[in-house]
Amino acid sequence: MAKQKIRVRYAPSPTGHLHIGNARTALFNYLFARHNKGTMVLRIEDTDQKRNVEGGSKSQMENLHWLGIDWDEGPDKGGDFGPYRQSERKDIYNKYIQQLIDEGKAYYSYKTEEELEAQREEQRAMGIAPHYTYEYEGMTADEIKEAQAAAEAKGLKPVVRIHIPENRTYAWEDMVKGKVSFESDTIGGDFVIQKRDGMPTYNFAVVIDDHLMEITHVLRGDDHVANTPKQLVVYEALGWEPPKFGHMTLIINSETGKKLSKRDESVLQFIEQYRDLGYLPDAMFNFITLLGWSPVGESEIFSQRELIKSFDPKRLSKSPAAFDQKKLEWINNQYVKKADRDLLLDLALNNLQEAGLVDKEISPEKMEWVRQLVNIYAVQMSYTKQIVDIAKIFFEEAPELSDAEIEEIKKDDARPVIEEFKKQLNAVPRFTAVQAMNAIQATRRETGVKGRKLFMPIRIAATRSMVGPGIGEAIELMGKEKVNKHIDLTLKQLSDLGL
RNA sequence: GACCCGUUGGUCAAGUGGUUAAGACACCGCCCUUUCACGGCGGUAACAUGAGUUCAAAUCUCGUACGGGUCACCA
Repeated sequence: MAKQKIRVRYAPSPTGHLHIGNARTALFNYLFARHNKGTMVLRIEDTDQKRNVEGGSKSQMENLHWLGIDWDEGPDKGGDFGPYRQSERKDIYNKYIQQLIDEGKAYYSYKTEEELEAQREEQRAMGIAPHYTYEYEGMTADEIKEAQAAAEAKGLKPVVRIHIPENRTYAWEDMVKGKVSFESDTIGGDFVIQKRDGMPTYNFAVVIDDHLMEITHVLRGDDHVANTPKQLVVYEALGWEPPKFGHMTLIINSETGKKLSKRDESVLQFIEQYRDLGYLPDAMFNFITLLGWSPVGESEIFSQRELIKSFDPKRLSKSPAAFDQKKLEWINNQYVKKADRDLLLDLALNNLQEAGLVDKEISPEKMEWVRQLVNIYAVQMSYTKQIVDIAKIFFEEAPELSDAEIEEIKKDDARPVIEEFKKQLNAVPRFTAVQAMNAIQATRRETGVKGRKLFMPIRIAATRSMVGPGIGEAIELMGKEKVNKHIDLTLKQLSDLGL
């Protein structure tokens, strides 16, 4: 038997920017599709008019593309199963809703939201699960018609609810969780499939679309587990075969242990924010893959190609994935070190300009200077915007010394070393990295001081920091005037300390 | 409250009945570099808990504790 062609989908609602959790859902679906040479569908779930955000779907698509995710069918690409926006599929949904009503599997409900809320409140107070109870209980067909006519006469508009069969077990073999099952009486009662505004609800539309679009596997977040039995009810009512489901665990904040909430500001959660900080798309792709999934070997750095090749949903984790900012930084640094230097320059220059450290209009000389700056800091940047902080000694007039730095220059040999170095450096024909190192050699010969005791005072006096790039490069890039100023300032500080 | 799910080092995370219980991040040490960083090597450190099944349990079963998710005319 020929293997069925795999079709998966990523179905965001356009309520805002691309969230890290949604990006992960998209990513795993993408990996699954590409690994199996299947089809990736992008569908926009915009059935809630109130929540749709202007430009939301465009922003989502842009950020997906930035991450390196593409799709074969979607609102922007077309395909044989369109339209790919739920708001344009109303006629399709209505047809099936009507069918269910005609077959007696769905019905008009006139309960108002206020009534239902009051009922739920009461149930909660009694300690039982809030649920809808059938409003026409015990009534004959004629009585139901009468009740409905009466409601209509009062000007009430109905929603459509689907009947949930009694005493049934809805179970499925979940791709990540294994067997999961729900009893039909725990689903929450007959649920709405068509809202008062005529739009279908999520749990209904998703079934119609997945079926009609011939989706074979649904990989989504754990928060959909409780929706699955509802969807199975719809599949059953329509006589359709459900796809395979896989529910990925949520991403939690490792600090709080809670689900990443959009209101939690201790973690940046939108792809765009990382993009702005100068994170690299391949690194983000790599990192997100490790959120709730683990590769076979020992390495954790993978190209997109390798990930497509090795992706296996069996390795999706059952316990929640913690978002580890430190690890992200480490991974990104791995990519930064290998990144094309022109690309890094672009990103870092932008970060420096945004921070007001470099003019928007930039001369070729200054550009070259920034290029050098980026080069010498590339190995230690986690992301390019970091350069704004770690290279600040290059932009400040007279950087302050920390306590630890002052301790260093208070040590015995510091002052003579600094003075000798100043002499040697200014005797040098050209103020280059090589010559700076030569001046340090000469200082060592003259003073007899070596190692850390030689380098640290020089580093601090010249750059006003005990950390930084290679000292030769730092001095060359900082320039003669500034280095001399720094040294004089440092010497004066020592004098003030009576040393 | 009900229903679903989870719990391995400081943090992430492999591991599906017999392992010296991987690896990564962080941390510490050593090496490299006459400094800083990068890199290399090494180290500390873990199966939530109580029963049960079994010759044998991190792995299977049940209870407890803790954590999470869901209970909409949102998706």
